[in-house]
Amino acid sequence: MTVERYNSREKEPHWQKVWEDRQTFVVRDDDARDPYYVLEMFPYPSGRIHMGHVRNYTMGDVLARYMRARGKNVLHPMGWDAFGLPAENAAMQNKVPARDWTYANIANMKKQLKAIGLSFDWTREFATCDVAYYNQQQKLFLDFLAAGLVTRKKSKVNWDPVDMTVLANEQVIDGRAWRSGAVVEQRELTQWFLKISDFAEDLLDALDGLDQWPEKVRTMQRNWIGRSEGMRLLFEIVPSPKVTGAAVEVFTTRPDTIFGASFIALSPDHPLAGELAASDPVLAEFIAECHRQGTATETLEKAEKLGHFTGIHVKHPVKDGEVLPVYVANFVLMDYGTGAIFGCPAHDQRDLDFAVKYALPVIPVVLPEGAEPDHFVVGTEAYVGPGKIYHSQFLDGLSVEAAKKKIAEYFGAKQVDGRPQGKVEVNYRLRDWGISRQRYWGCPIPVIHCEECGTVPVPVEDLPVKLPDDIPLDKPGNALDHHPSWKHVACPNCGGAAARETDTMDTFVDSSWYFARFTAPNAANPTDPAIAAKWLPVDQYIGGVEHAILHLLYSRFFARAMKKTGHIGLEEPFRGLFTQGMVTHETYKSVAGEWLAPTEVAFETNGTARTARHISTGAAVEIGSIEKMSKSKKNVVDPDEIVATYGADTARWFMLSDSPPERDVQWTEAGVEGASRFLQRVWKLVAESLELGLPDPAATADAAEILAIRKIAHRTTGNVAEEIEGLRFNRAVAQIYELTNALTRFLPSVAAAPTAEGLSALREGIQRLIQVTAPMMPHLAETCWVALGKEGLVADALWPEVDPALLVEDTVTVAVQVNGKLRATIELPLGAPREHIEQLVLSLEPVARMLEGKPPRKLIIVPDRIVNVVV
RNA sequence: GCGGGCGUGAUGGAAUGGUAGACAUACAGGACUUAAAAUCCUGAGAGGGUAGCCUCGUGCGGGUUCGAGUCCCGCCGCCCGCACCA
Repeated sequence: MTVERYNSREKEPHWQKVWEDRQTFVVRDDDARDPYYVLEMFPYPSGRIHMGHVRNYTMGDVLARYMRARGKNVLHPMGWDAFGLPAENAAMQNKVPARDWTYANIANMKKQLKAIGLSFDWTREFATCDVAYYNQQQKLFLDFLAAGLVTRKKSKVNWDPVDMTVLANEQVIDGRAWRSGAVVEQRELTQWFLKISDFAEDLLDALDGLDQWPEKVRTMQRNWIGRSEGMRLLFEIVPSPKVTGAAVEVFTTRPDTIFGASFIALSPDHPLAGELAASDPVLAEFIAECHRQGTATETLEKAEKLGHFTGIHVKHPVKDGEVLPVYVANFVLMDYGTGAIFGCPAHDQRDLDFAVKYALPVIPVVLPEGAEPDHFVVGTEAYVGPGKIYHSQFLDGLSVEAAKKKIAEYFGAKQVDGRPQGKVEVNYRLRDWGISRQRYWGCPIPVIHCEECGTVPVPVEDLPVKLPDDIPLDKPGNALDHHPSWKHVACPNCGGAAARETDTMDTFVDSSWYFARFTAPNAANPTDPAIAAKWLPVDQYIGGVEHAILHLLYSRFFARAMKKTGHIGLEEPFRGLFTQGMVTHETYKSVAGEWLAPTEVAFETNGTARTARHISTGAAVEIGSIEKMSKSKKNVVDPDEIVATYGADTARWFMLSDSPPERDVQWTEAGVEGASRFLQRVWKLVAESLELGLPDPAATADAAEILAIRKIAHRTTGNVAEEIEGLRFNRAVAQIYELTNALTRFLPSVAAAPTAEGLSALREGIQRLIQVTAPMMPHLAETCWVALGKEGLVADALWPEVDPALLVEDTVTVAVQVNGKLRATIELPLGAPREHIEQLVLSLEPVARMLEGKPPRKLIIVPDRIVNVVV
């Protein structure tokens, strides 16, 4: 029997067209089946998909197709995160409008995604740069504004003076702009903020309920939100002509160490520091120096603790008659707590470093357990552990926790400057989300600035605020600002001359609610709350771990804000989250040290040794480390080429095999070959089974073999389902291999003795194989489905039932250990009685030999599993 | 520094506290072929023995248990995230 090879190049486009023509994956809101929402993070339209996309979307697709087979009404949409800087850069470089560049990229990537055979409902597709989408986003903004979820305030930003734009922290490398290389300046700009910090507590608490999220992501978000319990404390300023204020307010988590205080430190940005600098040129210079160093964040960890004494003092709040010096210190941050601290060098490392440098007293007030009060000394390492408070008058003898309570009561009852001196407070690291960007390729912030009326929201009936088509590209910076006419409008309030806000929104805003828009992509409002209620939350969200904090936190905030403004009815947008690993590849370097692409290199193997040389020059090539695929290292593999060579099914299968989905997967030629080989094996199996004739009444077959095949087919059906539901695709793949191997071995026996039972078991097994493989290799499965003479599409077929009777075994292999070491295995009927097992085991040769005629000291019998004889 | 994760054959990786290495890749041998490719079959953790078998083996050292890759304690190494957050 010779079987023609499966031709994916011919079959795959065919089935893609069939699915499209039949609208197989178009989902209706009024479908009676159970809804299930699978979503993969939508891509930025860079122009080409990469293997990471293939992996991400294949995983989602397997789940979506599986859930359809389970009778669910599956929403599996796709769109484009289409605003952003690359389009502006492309526009500048290639003199092509950002819009054109973006939509051309989308068209190309859509074609590429379709060639992968993904079961998306393309009727719901949108791009965030579609006017229809950002129009709704502007409505959301106005609703948030009305609900008090938006503020406008001055804030420090990284300013690139060459490109004339604000940079995100990630875009500043060693104090320089990543693109222009200019030294980044700190500038105060008035910016729009979304008040994510209003929800800090809820965003933190609700993490506990996200039990289908990776622990890692929850932990990262917890740390990012950064809750800490402490106190605000007022320190009364010793009257001085230099200052007008009466007190300095600090935040501390260690009020219990107040008796160990030896100084106060202000942030260089603290208002009091500014006030003092006005009359102190040395201090002013110090503050300026701090600002220069400010952005080189990476070097901060080694940076020396530096300070400048201001000349003023505060009264010690608990030690009568004593005062504490006030410093300005470079390590105190203005935007956390109050921008001022009290230093307790004995119990805080930074304070200790500072105290050592400026010869300030180190007063231990927490005594570790077992330490002698007279001999306990803090040297170069602060003691931050638990212990008993001492040297602290009325706190003496208390634990750290008890002392915190007592001192809180104490300061709560005292008054300074007409206020309670101390107040218990919870502080969060999470800050409000600055969304203003001085870019044009983004969603315009729908606000108008009027000299008379101030900041006026654009009336909702005037929306959308559309981006202009004729964007000037000749100048760096924000083209909306340079545009000759766009920003000049009449004030909606007074009708006078006014100007539009020219900042656009951070692109993270666009991606913070797209999952909700997919539920009603054409609704006249941001959502249709009734439909959103049907679909949300997303049952399974899949994407890269690089979005663990920002995107996923912003989306959680948006869900809350949208609930508050009546757009959706829930707070957590994603019930299940899965973060998949990256796609990696070997790297190659020429002798000259240049990176080489995999296609430029040829390999030779000699036993296990593997060498490489350059294809065109023949020169030796160094095989380097395995890295994430990246253009700079040239270790990328183009999905189009893989699809053209091997087909989408092979690429999909390989992406799912071997590596657990949350870990990195290494793309290798050998691996793809293996996947391709498997696909051909399945096809061959199906084709050969079809060549078998009618049953031969004279034939006799091995009934046990037939039963075994039926059992493995049913078991595989159940196991693959379980593995897919748990997103353990690699294990599902292994199960499918086992079934395939079993069927491949079974086929010749059936061919030799074609009984009716044998043929039926083979056909059933093969049909099951096709169905469990279908979510992963859908084109092959459809082809086989037709070949097997089945009606309709396998994509519409329900997952096969499992006969529970076929899952139980009547015999089991029981392991026999002596002293915990395997010595033998025995075949036993299921549920064999203990006495029978005991007798049998003790008579086994290896057991008897070890026992040397003595009775066993102990005999552990775990029925149907294991026996352990303790000698 | 803090937090999270991970260490298993040549490689990717399996393994509800119960037969370590499923499944795949690479490799070796064989069949088919004039030959190669493809395909099929077989072998294989390491070491020892003609063989039945034996010894060792999941980063290292302890512990709990009849039994530990799995649980506990202490190290070592790698990866990721955050990082002067008072």
